[in-house]
Amino acid sequence: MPENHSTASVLQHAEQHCNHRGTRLTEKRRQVLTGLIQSRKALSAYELIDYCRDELGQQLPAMSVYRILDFLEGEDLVHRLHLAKKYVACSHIACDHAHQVPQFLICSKCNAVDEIIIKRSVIQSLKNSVVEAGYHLASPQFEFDCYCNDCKDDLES
Amino acid sequence: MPENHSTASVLQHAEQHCNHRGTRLTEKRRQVLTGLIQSRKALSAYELIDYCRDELGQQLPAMSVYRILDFLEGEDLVHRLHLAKKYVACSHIACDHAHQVPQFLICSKCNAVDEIIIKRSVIQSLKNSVVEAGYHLASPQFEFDCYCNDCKDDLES
DNA sequence: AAACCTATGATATGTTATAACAATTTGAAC
DNA sequence: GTTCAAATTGTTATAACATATCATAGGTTT
Repeated sequence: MPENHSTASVLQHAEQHCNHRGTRLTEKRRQVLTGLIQSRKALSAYELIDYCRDELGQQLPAMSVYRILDFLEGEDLVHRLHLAKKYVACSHIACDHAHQVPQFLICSKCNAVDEIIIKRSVIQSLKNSVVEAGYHLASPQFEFDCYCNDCKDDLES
Repeated sequence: MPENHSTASVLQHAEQHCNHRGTRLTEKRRQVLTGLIQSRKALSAYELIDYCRDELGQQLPAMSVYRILDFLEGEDLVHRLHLAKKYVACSHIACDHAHQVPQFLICSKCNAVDEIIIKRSVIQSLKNSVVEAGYHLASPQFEFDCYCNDCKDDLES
């Protein structure tokens, strides 16, 4: 993780963010966000349900978690990783202004997720190529199908 | 589509390709591939089942289609688009030698899929960034979450 | 309190994908 | 051509991920 803020501090920022936008960070929403922050990794919706139940004592139906994840994603507090089918807390909720956009590396063997920063110029060239094709990037945040170091080794055996 | 070969010609190349590799392009596999080629777009596995039934008179159980798609992907005759959860026929089965690797743009609203070529140098910089992070790209073929021109307009309303 | 909006619950179902085992087809060896 | 083994396909069940729909609860506003 590039930066390391306490859960409490991140939640406080999240709360302020919602107030600013006229939305509400309800108890359940806070719990779901807390689960993602505390677990310190990407979780599937159902893993998150388990985490909230086991670690936070918060029992939530799947439907609610999906709705809450939608909400949190809309507030840019959570990112949905389509390739991994998982969700992660945005790693810079508690930062005051934007940095370079993180990109996600997802191991297609074991589904490990890592976040890296790619040079702005590289991202810009990529964007240009897409725009030339008449499309527009939905998000400046990409997901790359990778092998992590562990799984790469397994491939050779 | 960058190039336009007849279905028959593509199938013939696919057959040769399999013979070369000591694998077999069976009737069902040929039908599934035909479905993807003729539909001229990316289809989900279940859409492909419908297409084969309705257009080719070939009824196939889901399990078989998934297996056949795995096979065809292994032969590089078909690409699996993880983001769109769809499958497309490789657009250069009938070409004699490799070109630049195509990248896929997937509209996250309507799931339209387009194929573009991105400059090799850009891809190379991207690869370098990933390797620096200790990962390795599983495929030089990326999928970008985009809005196509039609859906981009809808967003403004 | 009534009307209202937002959030959540409950239930059902849809969609994508894989597991496990059985049946069949194919090709090769004899 | 019979036999055998491997490859292919069928069948059934189930897992994992996700959304639709309608009901209910809980505050706000009037």
